[in-house]
Amino acid sequence: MKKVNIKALAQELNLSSSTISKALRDSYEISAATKQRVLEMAARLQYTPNAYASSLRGKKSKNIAVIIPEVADSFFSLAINGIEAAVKVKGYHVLIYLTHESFAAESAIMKEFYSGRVDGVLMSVSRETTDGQHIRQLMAQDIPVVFFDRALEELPVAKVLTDDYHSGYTAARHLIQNGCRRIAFLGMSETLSISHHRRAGYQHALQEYGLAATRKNMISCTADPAVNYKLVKKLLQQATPPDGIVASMEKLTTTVYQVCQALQLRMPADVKLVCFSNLEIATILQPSLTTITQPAFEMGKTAAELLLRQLEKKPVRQAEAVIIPSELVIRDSTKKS
Amino acid sequence: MKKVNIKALAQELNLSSSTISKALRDSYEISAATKQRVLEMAARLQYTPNAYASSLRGKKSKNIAVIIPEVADSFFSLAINGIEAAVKVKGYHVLIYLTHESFAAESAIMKEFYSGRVDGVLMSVSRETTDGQHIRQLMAQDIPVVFFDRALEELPVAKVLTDDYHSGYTAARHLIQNGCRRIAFLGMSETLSISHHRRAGYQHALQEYGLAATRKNMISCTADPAVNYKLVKKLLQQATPPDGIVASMEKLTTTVYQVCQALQLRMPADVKLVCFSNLEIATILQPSLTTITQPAFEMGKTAAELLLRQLEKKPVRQAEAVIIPSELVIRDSTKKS
DNA sequence: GTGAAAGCGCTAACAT
DNA sequence: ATGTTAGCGCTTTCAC
Repeated sequence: MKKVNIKALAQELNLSSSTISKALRDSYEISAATKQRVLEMAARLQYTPNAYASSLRGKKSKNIAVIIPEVADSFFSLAINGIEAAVKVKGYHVLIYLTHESFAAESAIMKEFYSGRVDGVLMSVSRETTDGQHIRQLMAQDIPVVFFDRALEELPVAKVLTDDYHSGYTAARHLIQNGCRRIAFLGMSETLSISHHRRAGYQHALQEYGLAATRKNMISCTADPAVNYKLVKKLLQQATPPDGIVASMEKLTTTVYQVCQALQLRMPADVKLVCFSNLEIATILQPSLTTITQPAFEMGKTAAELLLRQLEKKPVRQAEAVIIPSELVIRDSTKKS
Repeated sequence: MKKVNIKALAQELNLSSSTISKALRDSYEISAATKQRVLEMAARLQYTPNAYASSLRGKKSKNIAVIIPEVADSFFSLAINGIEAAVKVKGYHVLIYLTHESFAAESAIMKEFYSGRVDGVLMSVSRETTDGQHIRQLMAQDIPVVFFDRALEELPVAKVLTDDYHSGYTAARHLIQNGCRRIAFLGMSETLSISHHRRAGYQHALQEYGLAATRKNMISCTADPAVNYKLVKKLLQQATPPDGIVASMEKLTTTVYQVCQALQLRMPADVKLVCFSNLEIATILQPSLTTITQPAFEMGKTAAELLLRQLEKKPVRQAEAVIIPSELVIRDSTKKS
């Protein structure tokens, strides 16, 4: 099929390419009649503007990047839904990049963006990321970055977060109120701000109720399920094992249930569990799982909207942080005995 | 920050831009010494080629599109992992588009690609898609398309599928061998080839064992969980309800477990269940769920590799279909009573 | 209201 | 081995 570009339209209509271009962009300089003709011809010949030519000219690609640790995770996949919803109404396109929790991968990905392939970046940092040099450098190229969920707090960048501290607090308090006295916390890497905050909230709740938060009861999990399994098993095999668990990662749900089965621990009688999770199947687990459910879709959507506003050069208070609350959904895994 | 392009490098080194360009692309025309100097200067000034300029020039964007019905689905998110793995080693970028199972959305998305934004397309069609006009048109623009999982069979396009017919057969036979006599099938839209094949395989198994596949026991599910719940409930409230179920969609797992709980049906004693699913938590359900597990990662990876080969103009037998088998993973939901 | 011309950054054909 | 030139398709002054 012959490629139809502005020049082709111009020839067909005996007009100049600049007239065509202006007509297509609905310029006030062009008469209504001509616009009409141009639009009709464009439709008839199925003209589609070449994305690269306009990008090269105008220095904007209408592409945004989404950098996340992982797609196979209900939080991130829901967040992508939100991002996509916000972005498509403005005609932007979404590029997905996975870090697999590697800082090296994250830096490498962001280096690619110097080429101008994307106009802005939405990201959730990897668990290894503690330094923001790679992000700063990108911003120095006038490519705005917005964090969602996992942020590098010291950077002066817009962030969309949930109330991690409060959620950790709420989860722990809920367990305490339902009778738990020895409550464990399963975290991710301590360097990750969200994990840190959740744990701080948890510790606050314990303290408030005069309970001890012992080293032994605070685990930092790994990326390897087998290792996590051993860690959790050891935790629950202590002489006086915990009677409640706050798990700050969705991936740990499976692990905890498996260990309980293996050790013949009854939930919620022997041990109660609250998990940070967006899993739809929480309801059908036995017992059904009490969760801290994050507003994944809204967080993605809001982050995207914030980024788009920056791209449209609307005045955005730099470094604003939007907090969207999570929700404690009480089910049977924390039922009072 | 000043933007450093080829011209800037040329000035800095007192060379012409074409020499720079050639040196960067390691052309045989350029002396080793010059290459050296250029590379060093490029590194020092942090030169990054402008992606649009090369795309405009070379008519290739190094972008590929992935069109899927949904991300929040373990099959598709794992497939994306596979795609990403295959694509990043070749320096390609991944654009994600969601159809939300809408044919209109799917067509609209593909229209966008006339702009040359992507070099090729990987797709799983929506459940509404029966006509391939939009895909044909895109291919007419020399943008290759590869299907994975959900294909439009009549199109002469490379496809990466799993053995749906055989899996449906295997699932049903497994139920029969474990004592089921009245086996229901929960399908998606009948227009979807994969659903159709799975059901055909199921019917074949029943026939082989002299069992009836009644209309009442074959349900076509919807996109609305509430509706599905009612359909499944009705199915299981029949006078002589099924004693086995083959569910061809991951989303139905939750529904079936919920209905069983509500109706106080014991699994596997009263009814046994096999589900097409990649859910990691299948193991911790009560009872643990027997699944047909699809090779999601491999399918994504293979499809991407097929596409890349076409983009590199390697000779590809057009319209080849690669079949990667699924696996029956036997757990407790089908245990013999 | 319309058109001519320059240029975004890069590359490839064609000199030298 | 290096340089000159033209052009990918589009937009934007600036002229008419």
